Amino acid sequence: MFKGKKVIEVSGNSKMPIQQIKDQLVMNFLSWGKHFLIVFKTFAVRIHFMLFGSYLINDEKETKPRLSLRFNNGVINFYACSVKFIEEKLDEVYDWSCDVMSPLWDPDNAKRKLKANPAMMVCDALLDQNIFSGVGNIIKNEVLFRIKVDPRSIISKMPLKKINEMIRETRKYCFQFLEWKKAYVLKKHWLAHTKKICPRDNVPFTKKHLGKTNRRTFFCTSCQILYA
DNA sequence: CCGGTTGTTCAGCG
DNA sequence: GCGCTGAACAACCG
Repeated sequence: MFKGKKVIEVSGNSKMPIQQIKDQLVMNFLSWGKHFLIVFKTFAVRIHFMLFGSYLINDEKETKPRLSLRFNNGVINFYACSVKFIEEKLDEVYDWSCDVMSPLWDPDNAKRKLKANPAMMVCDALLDQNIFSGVGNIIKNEVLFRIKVDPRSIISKMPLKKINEMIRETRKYCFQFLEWKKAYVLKKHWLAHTKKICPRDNVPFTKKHLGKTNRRTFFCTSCQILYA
């Protein structure tokens, strides 16, 4: 819709020098994991929606947009998001093969990166955007429950077969997540995230803040195996 | 009304 | 320079 179009007006409460965008042609829209990229000729604008961000096309909210781009055929408004400029070539900034949902996703590359981090806890590995770009905390909890792996497990102690299964199931679950999200039925399909009782063993889940980033982690010490 | 969070970055400290 | 912690951001839910 706006690809190839010229930005005729820029506004927003972003502290970045967004007026640079005025009169620029949109070359492309791309994504890398949780990053949404608006590509212009000599730079790109990186939008990260964080926890609460949103966007609207030809529509607006009560709150002021962080960034608003007007074209001759419509407008796009971004709210509560982080806006950054990328001056480097995108291929130098992004490893497209670690975007879990990209056609360029390379499971062997993920495996290599995991092997290079033998002491890592698996809950940190799944949240590492340089290994599994796009995976977040909900997906972390759900994938680990589905493959029956304790989040505190250490990468080097996990059987190669489990590593392979994790890489495979992570990508698969991300696509499933998107389908449920689009149908507004995501929450009801959670098996572990925010749950109190394990649906497999009917015992209480453990809830702990784990890993380098201390994120909420829900797991079952009965059916999820600890490799340590 | 308060506490918590699907996420990331940065300042400050040891 | 490092790793760690807490703050900041900001919208919505229970």
